[in-house]
Amino acid sequence: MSRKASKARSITSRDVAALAGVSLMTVSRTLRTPDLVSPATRQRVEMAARELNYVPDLAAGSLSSQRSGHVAVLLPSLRHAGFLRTVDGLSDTLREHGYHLLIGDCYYSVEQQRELLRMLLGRRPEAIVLISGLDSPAAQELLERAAIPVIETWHWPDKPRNRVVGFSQVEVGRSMSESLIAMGHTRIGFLGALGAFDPNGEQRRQGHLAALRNAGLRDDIQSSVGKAPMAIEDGVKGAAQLLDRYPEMQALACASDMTALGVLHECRRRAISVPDQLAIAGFGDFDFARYLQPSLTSVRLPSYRIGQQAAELIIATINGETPPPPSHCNLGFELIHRQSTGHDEQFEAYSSNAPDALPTRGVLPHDE
Amino acid sequence: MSRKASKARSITSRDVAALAGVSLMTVSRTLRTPDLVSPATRQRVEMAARELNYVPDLAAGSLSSQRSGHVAVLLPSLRHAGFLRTVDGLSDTLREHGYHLLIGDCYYSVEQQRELLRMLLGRRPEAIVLISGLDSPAAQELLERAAIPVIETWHWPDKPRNRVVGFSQVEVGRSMSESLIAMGHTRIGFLGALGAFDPNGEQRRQGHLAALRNAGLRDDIQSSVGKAPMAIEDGVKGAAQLLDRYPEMQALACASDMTALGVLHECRRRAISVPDQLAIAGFGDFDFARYLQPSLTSVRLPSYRIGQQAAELIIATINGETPPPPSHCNLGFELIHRQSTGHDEQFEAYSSNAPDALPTRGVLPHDE
DNA sequence: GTATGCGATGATAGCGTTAACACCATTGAT
DNA sequence: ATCAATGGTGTTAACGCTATCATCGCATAC
Repeated sequence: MSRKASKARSITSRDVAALAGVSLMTVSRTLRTPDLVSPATRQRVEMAARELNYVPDLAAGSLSSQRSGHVAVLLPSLRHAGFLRTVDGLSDTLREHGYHLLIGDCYYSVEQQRELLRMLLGRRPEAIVLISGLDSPAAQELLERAAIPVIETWHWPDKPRNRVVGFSQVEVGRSMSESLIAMGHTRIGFLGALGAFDPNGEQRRQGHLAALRNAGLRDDIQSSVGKAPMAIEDGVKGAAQLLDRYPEMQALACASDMTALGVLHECRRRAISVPDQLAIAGFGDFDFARYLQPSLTSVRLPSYRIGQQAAELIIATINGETPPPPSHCNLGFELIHRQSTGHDEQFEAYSSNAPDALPTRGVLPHDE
Repeated sequence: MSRKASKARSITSRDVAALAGVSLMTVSRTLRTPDLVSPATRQRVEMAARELNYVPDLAAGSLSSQRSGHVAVLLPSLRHAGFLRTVDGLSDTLREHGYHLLIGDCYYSVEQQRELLRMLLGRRPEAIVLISGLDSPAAQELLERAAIPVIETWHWPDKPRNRVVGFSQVEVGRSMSESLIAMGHTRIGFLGALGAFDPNGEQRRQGHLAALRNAGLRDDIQSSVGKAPMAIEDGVKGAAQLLDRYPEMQALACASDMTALGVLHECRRRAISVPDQLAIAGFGDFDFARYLQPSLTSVRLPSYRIGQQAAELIIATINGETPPPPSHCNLGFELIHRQSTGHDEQFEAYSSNAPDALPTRGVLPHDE
């Protein structure tokens, strides 16, 4: 029953120094730059540290060294599977280089975004990654004053302020609809969060519209239900709306696989056969897409790679290896054709660096 | 083209103080305890702060005040939808009370868990939440020495070391299988990550086995494929194995909805009808579960509430309102019966505080 | 008019760490 | 023998903030 009820002050390097019989600095050196310490002393300090279960106070370290050792990421939602993978890519790569990731999830709210940004900057990150753009001018200004490297991802602005890693949202929208047109469909709809706050979805819609106009097809079949991130139920409602209003619709491009799943559901309820009566395409190639009945045509995104690439750029910048000119880093994407548009599984890769090159085609490798 | 190329030192409270013509302390007070500052001064300081885009250095603040203002959470995977919701619950509730959440994702790796814990403790969190247990004794010791409140979630140990928030994993496994037995099935299998590292899954399996034994049924139909977190493909492979080996199997309880989806897929491939030839149950009630074909029987968990509740306990503890005796906080769970076990959608709630009470039954509210 | 209290502000001393430099042996070169 | 170079260690002064106490008016009480 030995319970130390004392308000335990935590162990500091001073305690370790005392136990090892050395100075504070030697403790710090042993942990940070062991090579500068003689083997004998080093061992003594290490033992003392282990003995006391010493955990250095990182805040104090950051303050003193003026290097926080972390990178912040600001994103609209962790629920979004793609963003989550980007976070994984960031986290993994940064960890390898000794950096830690601070995650700021602003739940698709502009106000929270600004406040969260302040909080993140308060931790003095050495760089910041934006997933999907920064929306308030106030936030923009905060970021500029912070004077740290900024990498934008997922968002694909025409003229980038900072370095950008991702893929062209417009091109995704365009190529998917071109693909549907090539299948012979002429009355093609789009289901996304139209009015709502989702610049990426809007860009894909623009691509979609461009494809229809280029082919001289009508472009009025759209619906806006819900807001980003689109949930399954939004797909159900959107599908209901579109099917009521445009019974002639032959194909439908959706804002995400979630939405598409809702559409599939509604089609089943109405006994509308997919893909015979309606072809359906999603976006994001979620885990479940290929296992649905029918399996879902979608767009596979380089989500993890985006994070990895962003982290690599950051490390390079911090190490001063790269000049920081704003630039696009296009990682491309793949259309995955499946049963919901009447195909066996096969992909069509829109590569990164050759926007005008013909897409590569092939059968999907069975190990995803 | 005015570019400040200078290695910009960031704005400190000193700069704000100078601009506002007051002392450092007044700046600090204005931001932290505005009531103690006269309205005139306050306004002057606030204007100066805004003018300079001042963002206080939180590390310095923490160091000085000895209160970091954050809480850490250590979890096995952010990919797990339930854990993610718990994180949301934590984050939301803590934010309301002015705390921030540090997320540590250890990817189901014991080594990473220990290292990550060190790193988190290095930021001197005022409390720590464990999602799904702590696995190495070294980590246990670190935690004890840290002398901060610890809340365990999801994990449901028999004799808790700390406060625990969640639900009984054993009971989930037991009641699901009892439910399958009540439907008349006698040859019931279990598909989870058996050998692998997943104490929660193991507890559910124990509950499942208990149910079978109580009913005098055989309990040998199991398979272990993959490891936590179980992916869809693991479900496919596991189903293949079980169907080959136990063609007489009538019902199958799965480790997660992901796994169950894989099983559904394999059944479709083999033209095995669900639920007529095989009843299938998942775990977690993922978003897609009710929209599958057939819709998937599953277990709905209080994922968000777990986070919320844990955060509330933490706040209370920090404020010294509650004595910290180890205790269980059981939030219960619900069985959601759907087509994959031959039902229309309806639920069966296993409530929190009355383990022996009969479960509540009803029709699922259409708004989830 | 002195005492008392209070509201507003400032001065000072840390918080736990590391950067920078100082110091002291020891070594090797001359 | 003398000097410089070197490796190992300690000393000091920050880093940017806040806790604490001191100070200074000014109002109210007797």
